Amino acid sequence: MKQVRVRFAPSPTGPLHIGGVRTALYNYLFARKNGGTFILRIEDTDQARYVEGAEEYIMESLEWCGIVVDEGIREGGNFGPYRQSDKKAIFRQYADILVDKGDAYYAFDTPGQLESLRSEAEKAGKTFIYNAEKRDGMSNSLSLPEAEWRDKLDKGEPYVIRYKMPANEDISFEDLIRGQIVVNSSTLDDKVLFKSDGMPTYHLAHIVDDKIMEISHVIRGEEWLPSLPLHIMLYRSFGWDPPAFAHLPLLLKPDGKGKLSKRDGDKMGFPVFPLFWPYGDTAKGYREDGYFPDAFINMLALLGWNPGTEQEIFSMDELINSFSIDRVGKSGSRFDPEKARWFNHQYLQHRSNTELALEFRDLLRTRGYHDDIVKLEKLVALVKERVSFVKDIWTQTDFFFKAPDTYDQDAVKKRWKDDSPKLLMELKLLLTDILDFSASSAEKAINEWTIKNGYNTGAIMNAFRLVIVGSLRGPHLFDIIGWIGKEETLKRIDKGITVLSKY
RNA sequence: GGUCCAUUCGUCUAGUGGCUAGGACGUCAGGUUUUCAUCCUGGUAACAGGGGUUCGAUUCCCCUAUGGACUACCA
Repeated sequence: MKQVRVRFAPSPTGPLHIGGVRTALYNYLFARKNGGTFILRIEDTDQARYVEGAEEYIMESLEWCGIVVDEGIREGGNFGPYRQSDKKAIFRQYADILVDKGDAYYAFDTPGQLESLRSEAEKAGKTFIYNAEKRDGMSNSLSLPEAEWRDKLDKGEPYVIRYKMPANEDISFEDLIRGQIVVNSSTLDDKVLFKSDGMPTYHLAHIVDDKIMEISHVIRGEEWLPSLPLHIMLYRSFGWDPPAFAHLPLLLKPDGKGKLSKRDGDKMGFPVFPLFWPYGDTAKGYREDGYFPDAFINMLALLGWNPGTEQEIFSMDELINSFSIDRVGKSGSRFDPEKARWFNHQYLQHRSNTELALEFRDLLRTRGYHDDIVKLEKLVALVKERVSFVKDIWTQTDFFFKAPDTYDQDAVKKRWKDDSPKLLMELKLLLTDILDFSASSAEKAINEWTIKNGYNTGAIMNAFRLVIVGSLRGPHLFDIIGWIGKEETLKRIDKGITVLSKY
């Protein structure tokens, strides 16, 4: 196989959708697996849709995901410029080559004229197609006398350059994922290659750019499949060998049907973008929602691809190692937020307590609590396995930092008995006398005390938990009191007895 | 409407003519946990339908249905 060079080529029109991230990921995995080069190219040939900040967002997103760009705007490279608007003149030259060859032509029809032809056709239940059948009736350098269209050109009338699609020809091509596909050119139209604003359209620009950049494999979304016949024809007209193509299946919304969109995320409460999008109509991101980038990537990689083994957890290196295009599925995948959560849980379990404690400390600070990192590490160890996100640590440990101000009613009803105050008073005296107030010594002392007096362990422990936590939840109770310390424990017993005895 | 693509448990998927159709998430049940969660064990659940081809089809072919993408001087 020739030198592998692949590109991810988004247009900077807004935040990068996770479908786009997956396309980038598969390109990246393919490049790394085959010792190739991963290129980031910005396709900004639509000046009207350009959005400030989108380029940076794209680069930052890839960086967060751990997708390393080899050639691009920031990285440089020998095949630049990597932003298409910086190559306007070059694209124009290639459009001219096609016109000179007779495979493309100038067209002067205005957008308004085309629009009315389309709506007329629609009224008649048909579709207007600018093709071999229709182009003679339109205003272009094929239908008009040469003197006339040259005159238009000289006078500076706006025009576009269209591809001259053959009238009736079977175009056959191969997709790495879908196999052979044949389309007849009669169903295709004379696509605009070069716009009146001096910019190429996607169709022309990406063909030329892929050629200049020596792209070996085009791995892109399924939405491009219908225009692949045109692209194949362009390669033919230029006399170039086309690269290999792989069209990735779409990412579908979790419920119902259709392509995953920003609206689905808003509606169902999960992000559709990797990072928070801070401009205009803002959108939340996986990073800010507390997902780990490696968990996010792991989840995304398995949406539409699988290695054929039963392995679920993959590091980026493992993904690179096992990736291959022919194990990419053909059908669209529905995105499942629940599974994304599960992946994060798995990854959190493998994070070190120190790392988690550091992250949790920042979060704690925003709530006005402080503790040294060693103590927080101990706390993290106590609740780690019950959480999926760092932010969950707080909801599992809030009572470590503050005494309960309310007591769960159902729990009180079930566990607060008439003799609870008396038992807890006894317990308090017992704890007061313990010098080494650690989880283990407190546990030992209390166990001996209950056995000696023949008390019901369950009744005591549940009432005890109630005054310490405020409800029936949380880690091993002795770990809790060991962490909050003797003084706080005694205070909470007092408070609990006072408040709950009034019930 | 036209063109193209797709179709295995609720979801992600394995499977390439002969299997009790496997795994993961979810869900349900039991166990562990003197609480809750975690965790462990087990269960539930699928080849869209109809024709072929074949000794035999989830697997190959055709049709239907359903879903999706595209159908701009957007990418």
